[in-house]
Amino acid sequence: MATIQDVAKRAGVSVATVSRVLNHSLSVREDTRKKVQVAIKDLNYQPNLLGRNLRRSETKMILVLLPTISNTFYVKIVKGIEEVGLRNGYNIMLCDTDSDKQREEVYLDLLKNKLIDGAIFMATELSKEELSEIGRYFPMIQCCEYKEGAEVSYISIDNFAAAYKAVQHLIELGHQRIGMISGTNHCISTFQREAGYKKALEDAGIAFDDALILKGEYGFKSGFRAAKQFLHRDKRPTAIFAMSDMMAIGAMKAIKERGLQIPDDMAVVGFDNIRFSTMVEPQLTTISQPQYDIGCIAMDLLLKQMKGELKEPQHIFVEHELIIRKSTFK
Amino acid sequence: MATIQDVAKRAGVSVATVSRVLNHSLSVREDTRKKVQVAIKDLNYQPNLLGRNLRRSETKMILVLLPTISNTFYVKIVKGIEEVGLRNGYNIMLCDTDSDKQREEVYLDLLKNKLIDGAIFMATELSKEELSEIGRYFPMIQCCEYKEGAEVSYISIDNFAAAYKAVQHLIELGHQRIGMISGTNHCISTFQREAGYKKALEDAGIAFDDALILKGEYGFKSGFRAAKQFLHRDKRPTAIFAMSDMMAIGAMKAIKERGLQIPDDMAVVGFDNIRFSTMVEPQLTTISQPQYDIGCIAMDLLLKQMKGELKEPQHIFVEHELIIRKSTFK
DNA sequence: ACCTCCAATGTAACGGATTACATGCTTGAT
DNA sequence: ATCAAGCATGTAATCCGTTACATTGGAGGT
Repeated sequence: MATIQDVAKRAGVSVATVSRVLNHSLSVREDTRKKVQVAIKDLNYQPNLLGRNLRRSETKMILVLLPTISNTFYVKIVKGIEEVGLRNGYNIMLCDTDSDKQREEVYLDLLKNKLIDGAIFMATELSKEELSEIGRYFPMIQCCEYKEGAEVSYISIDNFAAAYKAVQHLIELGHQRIGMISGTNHCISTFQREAGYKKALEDAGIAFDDALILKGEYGFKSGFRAAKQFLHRDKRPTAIFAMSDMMAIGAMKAIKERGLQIPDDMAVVGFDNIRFSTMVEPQLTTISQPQYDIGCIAMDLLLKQMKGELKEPQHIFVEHELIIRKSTFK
Repeated sequence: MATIQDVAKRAGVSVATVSRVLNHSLSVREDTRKKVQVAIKDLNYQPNLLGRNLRRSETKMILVLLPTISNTFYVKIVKGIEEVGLRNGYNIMLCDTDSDKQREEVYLDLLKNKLIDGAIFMATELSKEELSEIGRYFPMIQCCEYKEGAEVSYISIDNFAAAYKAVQHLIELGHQRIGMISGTNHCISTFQREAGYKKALEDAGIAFDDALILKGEYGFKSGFRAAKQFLHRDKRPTAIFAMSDMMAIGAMKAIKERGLQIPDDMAVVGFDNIRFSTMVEPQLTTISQPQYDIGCIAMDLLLKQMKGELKEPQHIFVEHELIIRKSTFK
């Protein structure tokens, strides 16, 4: 592999001049530039970015940490991040942490070791103290999930309000016994959505019943199982609000297998508006998040932070939307 | 940020000794090692890997290029790649190329610029000449999709045999008019699967009918549309073989909307055995690939190539399996 | 006491680029 | 003709580790 030295020698100039040509510096005479470009082509020269990165102390690489790549919810967020990142000259790399703290730390070392310029967390197993500590020295943003109290910027929807709106919708349709399929994780979204659920009931004068909250792992099977439990009860709920579309779709399967009609016998609401939510029968009422925008804003925040334009951690909330489909209302 | 110099000064040793401690070199006296470790802790020192990478001319990073991250088919392959990669001290980064050649080239520059040590392509828009050219200088592997004739190793299933088996299964069930929902792309798998389909018909003495092959984009909508077209015909097929589970599921929706029964009125076979294929009603007959193993083998190959143990490009085929479910057979 | 040898450690070159500063040359003013 | 200014280019320091080679000091042999 040719180095900048080789190019300089071949073009009969100094390495500084070659570097100037490479970096589009202004003060290079046209014929010199030509000579250099010819030499570059002749030698099939590719700059070794390890050298440049060392000197500049930046890599123009951004890491996006995903708890899992199997959740299609992240797809559009990543697209948004990529859009803004690439437009600003950054390469976006994704990492699958598998919600494993060790894995997360391996990838975070890349940040600490300066191999990447910044990171966006879609969810993290780190404590708020650990996050604050790293966030003090390295650019990072939390996206969708976040740790309250960590001194790291985040962007998210208002999960409390979203859950409130979904439950309110069910109440308006006349439902009084509304089952919730919540999450076993300790994410803030889970906590806030449960709070929104409770508040909506309270505001409607419906007594809260602990037995109407079951927990799942956000996947199809969890939803299926939880719904089955609800269905076995004497006084089964007439509606189910699941914390993810996947769980909602699982629940729908259980309901249909039982020979019941959706939404007549039991209404179902999901969360996330994944593509599949329109592919099932009946189509699923759900909460939609502006994922693409969320991605764009997360990357914007990160860019600002890397430029040092963020003095204080920012907390941004974006709008959500209740999308009413046939699973609650004909 | 502390540098190795700072650590050396604080520990009262030379940078070489610090480096030896960092790299677990043998010839460091125990008490010296202790001193250095104390200094490292005191200064909260993290080696700046840009320096190391420049010197060693390696980054221990591997890139996996995905045409899209929304296809859950890749999930387990990535898990396999990660398993083997992490175990060997490599960080795995995923990139979403969006099947865009330009995007692909941006990420490939990272390889050319030595920012990553090797790459695994899940699919590429590059020509076989371009692949061969890059493959001559940089470690890379093709996984699942590949370009015939490119001098780059690959691992895949035998798509011809898999399609043959699926169609044979339908024929054995008595189907004579079998529609195929193929792909508009120019991937080798598409070509080979069409060939397998034709050969199975031929071997069964069924005349090939060009009108029974429609093309789609591998997504739900394509399958839905293609199936609709089939359903409108006077002599509609009695079975559909789709090149992806997503298309098969889309087709199932169209069939059900038409009021027809699966598999009685129309049988459906998919490809990939994604998780959703068991979540639909009826569950989908499909071709299963050992995705996890494929990922492991791909990474193994890459490791060998990076070590220079591969003289010739390798072509590896792994077993597939026809999984018979209710969408073809009660 | 002297020499050899080896383990432990230090010194400095090196990897490939960027860039502050130095230098030389051209140009235009006087 | 002389000089200042300014542009184009070159020189060399620098980024931060790694590592070949040099050096030191102590143990063991005679």
